[in-house]
Amino acid sequence: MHATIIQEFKKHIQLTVEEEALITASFRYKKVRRNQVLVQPPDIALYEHFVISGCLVEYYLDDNGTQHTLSFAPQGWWMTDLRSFLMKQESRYFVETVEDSELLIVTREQYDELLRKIPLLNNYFRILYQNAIIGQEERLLNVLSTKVDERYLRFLKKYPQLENRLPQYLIASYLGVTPEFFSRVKSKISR
Amino acid sequence: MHATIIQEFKKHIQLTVEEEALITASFRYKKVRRNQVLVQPPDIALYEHFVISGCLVEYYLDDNGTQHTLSFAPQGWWMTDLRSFLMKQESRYFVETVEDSELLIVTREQYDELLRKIPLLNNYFRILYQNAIIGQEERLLNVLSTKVDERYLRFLKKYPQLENRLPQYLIASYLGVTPEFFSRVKSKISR
DNA sequence: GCATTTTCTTAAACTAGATCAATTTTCTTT
DNA sequence: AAAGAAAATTGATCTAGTTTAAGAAAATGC
Repeated sequence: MHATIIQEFKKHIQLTVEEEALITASFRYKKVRRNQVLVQPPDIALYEHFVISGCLVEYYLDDNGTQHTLSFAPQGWWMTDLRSFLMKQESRYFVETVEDSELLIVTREQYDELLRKIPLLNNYFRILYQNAIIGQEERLLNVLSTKVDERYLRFLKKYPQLENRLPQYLIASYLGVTPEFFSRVKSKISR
Repeated sequence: MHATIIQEFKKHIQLTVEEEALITASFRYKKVRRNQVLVQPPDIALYEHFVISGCLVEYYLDDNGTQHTLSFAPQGWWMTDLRSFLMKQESRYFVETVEDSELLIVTREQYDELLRKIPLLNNYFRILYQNAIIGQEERLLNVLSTKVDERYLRFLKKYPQLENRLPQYLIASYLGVTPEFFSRVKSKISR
């Protein structure tokens, strides 16, 4: 059950058997069915979620009720409202399951304790966050510099697995356009 | 000269005198006048830059020759083409001075060695990158969910010092609009 | 201090994408 | 399998932001 997350850590750092046991003991397994809210603003995000299977989405709900998708977390990804989780401030972003999902979750206290007991984890998370920054820069740039049709094609290339698992309005929201306009873009592209 | 960067590290971690000396020895002081290119695609980004004074900008130049600003780095900030610096791949973003600037720079080898010799630095950089992610999420959200006038007002609030130090076309590029349109927005707001 | 380049402004025509509204298709639930 | 709800399509109209162009203002170099 915890094998995937141990594998994930081992991508970047080495772990002793004791450390693996400690990690296993700290992460709680949680099975959640689709469309469940995991973080609901303004509640404080209590957990960092690691996705074993399924998919999560993080989005902002603006004053008009429009949903703006920040990111998706398929298998092997982490997700939470990071600012809320780390600083124990009110969350601003929803986190939800878009499919039945299996998660490993950890509280802030457990997270701190793990970093204290296994200092190498700082190394793992440093690298994880570095990569997240690089990915985010690219995403921002896409929004700033390209039209929707181009953005959609890049999305398809980057997440070929996700295309058929996500409702279309969520992809539209991720690309930063209305479902109506996205529908037109798709039909134009397919012709 | 290296006092600022030591102070910066000490915001998040403790350092011994020896460690401070090691850091001082690893970062090279560099004075650069304005409008100098520090990273030029597709050259590999050789340094991570810490800004003592002045200001840097990171931007992407698209195929039409349009400049898309990803971020600014005033005093106390770090900047480089992170992907290029870390993975030794071809850079994609320009890094330039927008003012005469004083920098402390470190090569990839020195950076790795520092992290090896002072493991706590992993902790510092983990926190630094966490905060960068939180900031970037916010920026992405602004672009996705608000109109330019609103974005501009938020920019003013967030970087009151920068407003008068940057040419207007750079701010426009940061906000994701043309200089022409930005000029209109400004005059509309001031009335 | 004058000339040249760069930046900023204003205006008119244009386009990517939004909004509103109605219809069809697909997914859920029983 | 039927009914209801949610998601996707299509069309008409509207708007935020672009493009092109030309002139005015600032900044820079000599």
